[in-house]
Amino acid sequence: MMSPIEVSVLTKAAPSASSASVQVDNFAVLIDNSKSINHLHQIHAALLRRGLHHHPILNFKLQRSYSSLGLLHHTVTLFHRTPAPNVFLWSSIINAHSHSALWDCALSYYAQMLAHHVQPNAFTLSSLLKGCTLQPTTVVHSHAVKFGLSSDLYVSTSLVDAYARGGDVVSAQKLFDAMPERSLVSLTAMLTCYVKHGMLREARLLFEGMGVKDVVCWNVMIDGYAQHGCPNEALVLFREMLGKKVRPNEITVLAVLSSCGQLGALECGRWVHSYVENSGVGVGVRVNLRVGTALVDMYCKCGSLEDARKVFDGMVGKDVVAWNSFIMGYGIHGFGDEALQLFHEMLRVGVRPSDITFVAVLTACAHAGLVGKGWEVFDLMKSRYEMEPKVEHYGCMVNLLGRAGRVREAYDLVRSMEVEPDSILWGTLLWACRIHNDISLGEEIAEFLVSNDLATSGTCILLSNMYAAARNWVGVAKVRSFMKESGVEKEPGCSSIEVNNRVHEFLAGDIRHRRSKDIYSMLGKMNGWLKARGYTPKIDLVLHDIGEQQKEQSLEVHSEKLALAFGLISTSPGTAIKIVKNLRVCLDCHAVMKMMSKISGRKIIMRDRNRFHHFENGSCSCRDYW
DNA sequence: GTAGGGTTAG
Repeated sequence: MMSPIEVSVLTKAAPSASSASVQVDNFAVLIDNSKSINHLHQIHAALLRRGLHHHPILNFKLQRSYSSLGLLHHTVTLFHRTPAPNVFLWSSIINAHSHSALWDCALSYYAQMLAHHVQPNAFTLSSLLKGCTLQPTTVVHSHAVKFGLSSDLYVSTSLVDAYARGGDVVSAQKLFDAMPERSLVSLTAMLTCYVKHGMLREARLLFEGMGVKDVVCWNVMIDGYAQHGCPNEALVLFREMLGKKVRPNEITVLAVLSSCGQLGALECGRWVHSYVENSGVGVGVRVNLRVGTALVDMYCKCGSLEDARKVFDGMVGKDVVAWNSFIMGYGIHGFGDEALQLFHEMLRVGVRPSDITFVAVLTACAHAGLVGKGWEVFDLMKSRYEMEPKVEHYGCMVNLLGRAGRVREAYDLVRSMEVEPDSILWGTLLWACRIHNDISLGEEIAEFLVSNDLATSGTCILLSNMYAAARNWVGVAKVRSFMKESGVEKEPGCSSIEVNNRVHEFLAGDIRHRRSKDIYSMLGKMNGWLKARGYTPKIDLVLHDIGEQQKEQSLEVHSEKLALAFGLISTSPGTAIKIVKNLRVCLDCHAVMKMMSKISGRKIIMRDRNRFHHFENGSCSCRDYW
């Protein structure tokens, strides 16, 4: 419905007694308030009837409104019909293209503007910088200096942002340090720069020094932690944000859910879920697709497929990302058939799979040992969807074949593929060699890795474990000295467990925990129970060249065992214990978890780097392959 | 009459 003023402005045939400037003002208001394309077309028609379309302000506003409604081509047409556009119109057309991610066009309009001898102002440059890569940024920077705009707050903020995006932290820092004044936005631009480059200490220092903090800078800091392997810090900061009464938005929620997923913090994830539903953040008519997908992912990673299913079934208009998360969820839990079923359902409803879909389906096949199905899907990817398999897809196939004991076949596949193998793929193949005791192939691969400078701590330790299992101590010593010489360090194993909404982290031999004494006393009891049932520690897994007794002790304090001991003393009898480990679970710990699930009568659900293990009554859902 | 910082599955 049109308002009375609109009716009068749009329908009056001739200007009334009111002055022309009042009419222009009225049109300006109408354009600014127009919310639909139709509406804007009506106003545009009225302007044409009155010959007002060349009025500089109305023409400008019309162009801006068309582009903000997504009709860039209308804006472009009007722009090209404007004789001698002024700096406002040039800035606006540049901004319109920047907003549509048409960076090259924006740059080309800028070049044309200069060719027409129109001098840019601060608005022009900040619009232009939005999408500049490093090379044009340096050029625009020099223009800013030339036109005396380099100390403008908006221009310098945009420059900091542009250098940061281009990866030139030094220039970004230099500009930032030289800024005569800084706004919240410029501080956030620098904060983003630090975070993007993993400089979390610098970021935190800057963040703490910021007097006023809005939701954007909280998001940058929280997401920074979430994306750089510090999900616990992200959650702590999120709680602090709530305490400061800053209202989170959808972006906050996405970062926090990702953190919960990484930590396997189910209680915390559930809390965020109910927060989402009660606060209306990220909720349209129902939970929106992105938040929904993040919830599905979180629930899968926290071990609750039931909750993931509930969210997934309630989502409308599921896209490929949503399907992928759930397929992957089933996969890492070892439910291959369910993952395949989901995949076929997705194809049936007409969603086109992406390359990540195939990673998810093949991962699921690998974890469930579905060799035939895996090959079918791998072929389908090439034949029906005409996708070239990437190294990740080959990695899945190697995992699949390796698990099935077809290590040589896996090796042949690697040698026949056209893409360059990466260290993850080599690690997968080595893992298969280790599981199936193919030492000669393992050595061959390891030598290749060492001579090509591809050896990582993971591959070195696998090889050392293989030698140790074969009682080849010379081999073990060789690997050990290689690691020492080349500075390859073992990534420390870390296990975490969520109790009472807090995540507790343990490293091997950790004594920092408040209840450390109780934990070690439980550990002692566990060892008594285990030994009474005939458990012998798998000491050949220990890398170090130390005495047998010390090897036993070093195994006993593995991080996952500490987490289990803490779980046993701090949760109610009969409840499931959920542990998350950053590396793959070690063979000895896996055996201990199996036995302890029987001894304690508890379900133990452990997520390692690779997949979920559900330990129950003495056995594991992975059927001893992982 | 105009502009700058945060967004996704392995």
